[in-house]
Amino acid sequence: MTLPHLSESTEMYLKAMAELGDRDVAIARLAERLGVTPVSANEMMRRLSEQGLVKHTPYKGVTLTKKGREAAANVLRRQRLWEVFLFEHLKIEWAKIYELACSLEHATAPEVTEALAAFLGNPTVCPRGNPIPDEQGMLEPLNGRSLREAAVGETVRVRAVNATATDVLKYLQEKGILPGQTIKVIEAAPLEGPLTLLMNGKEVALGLSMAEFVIVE
Amino acid sequence: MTLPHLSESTEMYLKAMAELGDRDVAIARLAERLGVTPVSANEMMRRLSEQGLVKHTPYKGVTLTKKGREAAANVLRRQRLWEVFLFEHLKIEWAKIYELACSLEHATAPEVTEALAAFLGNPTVCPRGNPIPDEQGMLEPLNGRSLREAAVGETVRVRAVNATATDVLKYLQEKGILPGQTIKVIEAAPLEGPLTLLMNGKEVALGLSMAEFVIVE
DNA sequence: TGAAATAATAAGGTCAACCATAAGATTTTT
DNA sequence: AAAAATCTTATGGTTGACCTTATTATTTCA
Repeated sequence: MTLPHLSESTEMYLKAMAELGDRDVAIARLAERLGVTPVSANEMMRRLSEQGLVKHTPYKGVTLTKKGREAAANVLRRQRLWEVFLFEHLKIEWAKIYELACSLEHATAPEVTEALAAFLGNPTVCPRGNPIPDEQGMLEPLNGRSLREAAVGETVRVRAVNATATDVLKYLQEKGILPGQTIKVIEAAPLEGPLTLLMNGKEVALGLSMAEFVIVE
Repeated sequence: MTLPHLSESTEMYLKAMAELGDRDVAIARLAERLGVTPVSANEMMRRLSEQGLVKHTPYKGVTLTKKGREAAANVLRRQRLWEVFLFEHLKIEWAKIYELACSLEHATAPEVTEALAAFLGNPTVCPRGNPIPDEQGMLEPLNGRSLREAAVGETVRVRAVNATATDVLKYLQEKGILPGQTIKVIEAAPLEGPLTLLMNGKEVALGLSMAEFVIVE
């Protein structure tokens, strides 16, 4: 059941795919997210297909196979458990935990993962609000739409933030857009313009690309 | 003051040198410890000299420079802090913590190191009894001789175990040779033969190469 | 002191994961 | 349907950390 050992790079690709949702992902999107050239991502996808972790349909995109999905869930589990630890116990700034947990995640043996989960009390969500897959690799999907799709006048509650870039997280943190926050959408500027939100009695503007990262209910 | 970022491999070499003591180390010994060929270790030493981390005197050995010693202390700090966490909080088996902490250590940002130290209550020794360097890279030397040098009839107390290989640690763990243990040397077999030890009323045999790893006072 | 052991260097090779540039294939848009 | 955009594949290159096989230098020891 234990996988042969995936390289750090492989884990990053799998994780990125899982984070982008369980559907065909354009290789260019992956490349962008991982900060590599599309050519490199393509090469990597070839390697991952050979290992049976992904399926590539040319000109369509890549999807995780069952094996790949399990491996990705495992990576996500480690990532998010470390996020909980860094945030809850080490008191590290919310916006930084993703990046710091990411490094640790690749260095975490199964034994440590499970001991950590137990230590943390088997949490089911990370501080960004994303579900933590269980030991078997089951990941309950995060249902909810993005803040971007909320209608003007609607009041929603932030369930999760699925951004991963530290600067994006920092920006959202500064605006106070964190899981649990209640938000009323009071205006959506035309021409793909920013939203105006009412939070704790204050008005806050937020661009659509940022709003995309905010999962609400 | 922050170093440019050392590769995992570099960190392993520096750590090995620090663990072998602050004196000229034969490159062959290093190679052995790290499980690489002497030629590879030689190449690596050339690279590290170029970076000013070590000084190589041909046919004499290598020593850490001031810069190298600081970097090594930093690695050791991370390593040993993680050992404390894995042992005290995650309840991981003593013999395994070195190896598991080793992976984590390379993935630990300074920010995490310091937050971890605070979380752990700024411990000064790891579960193997080795001192934890402070944030400034000061490492109080572990004074004490090895059990190998103890005289027959002497009663000593285990201060530290400076082995790193999991199988060696496992062996010592099984024999009950852990920091704090009181040991009476009741016999030393001739021809570099094993020691016979009296521990908690029981007799235990221990080879000299193992005894070498046990630092006593 | 001369042979044996050990240490160092040289030369050439592998592997994973990246890169750039360029050419071909397919899809999308006009 | 043609042009534009996007995606894929091919080729060749880099880097770090390894490897093997030799050769040469030095030290140790009989």
